[in-house]
Amino acid sequence: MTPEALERGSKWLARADLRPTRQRLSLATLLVGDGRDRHVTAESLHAAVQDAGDQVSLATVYNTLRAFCEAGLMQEVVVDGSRSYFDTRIDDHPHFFMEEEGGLTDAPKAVIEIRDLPEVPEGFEVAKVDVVIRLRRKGNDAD
Amino acid sequence: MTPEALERGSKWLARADLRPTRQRLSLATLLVGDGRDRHVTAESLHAAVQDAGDQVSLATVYNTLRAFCEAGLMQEVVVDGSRSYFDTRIDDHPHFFMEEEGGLTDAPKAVIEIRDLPEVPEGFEVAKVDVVIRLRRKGNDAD
DNA sequence: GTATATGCAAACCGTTTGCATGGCT
DNA sequence: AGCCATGCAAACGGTTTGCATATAC
Repeated sequence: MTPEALERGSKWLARADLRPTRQRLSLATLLVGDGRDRHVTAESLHAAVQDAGDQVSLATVYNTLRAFCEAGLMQEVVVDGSRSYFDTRIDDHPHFFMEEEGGLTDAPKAVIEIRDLPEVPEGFEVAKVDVVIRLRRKGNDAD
Repeated sequence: MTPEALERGSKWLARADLRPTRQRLSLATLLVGDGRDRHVTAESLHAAVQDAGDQVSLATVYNTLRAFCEAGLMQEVVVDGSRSYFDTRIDDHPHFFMEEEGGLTDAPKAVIEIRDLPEVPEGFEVAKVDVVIRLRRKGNDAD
């Protein structure tokens, strides 16, 4: 955990007026420390924390991820009924999902063109458009 | 449950070589009896069965929905981390999802144009593209 | 000092499973 | 008769919560 990474994590928290506790700093640093976007599950982030030599309880990881989402620092991505994924990139963009290994990555935004959205049911408006491109290993003809 | 509805349900099961048990017929009839596409959760289908005056255990509803999916009669749609949705329409098409009331409906297919899918990670191919248009009530500026 | 964050373990809830019973062919 | 489907209740797994303790401000 370099000083710059810590600095990034710290500023990220400050931006959302979240108190920089040890646990939040640890998670924030892992999430945005190198400036790259990250996709995690509560479990994977918890494991990453341990690998980094820190200790944060799993419950706190869950609560903190939820707090980060509510603060607008992250967004939840629904790709799998049995796990929640969280993305540090918060704009509306498509995802690649590798079902077999549970991996989630950003897809190039230009790939998908949403022309317009007519016929939205009366009284409703579009909140968000989720695009998930499910991938499988080549040659895996199963399914 | 009209005779035609029962007939439809029955043929639907036969198409997948699934034994026409009382429970399966009941579920199949509710799902495809009127020829319209349907989106259900295990719970909602279980409730519908009871409303129709039949009795099918919740476990059987779960198992049967899974069997219908494996047989290619339905497909699962992932829109909500806490619930599984099942769709009788099995082609690749976008969905409208009303988060607040948990409602899921088909969106007109032409709405979204997927130009092409370059940059798919090495060794993978596209299995499926899920598009979920999340709707909110108009005027509900929250979030 | 006060409000808020954390940790633990227990609760939670949708879903799955083991096993005994019952039904389809 | 044999195999498969069903039902029940218990197990399961990811997530949330209640409450006591610790920390930021």
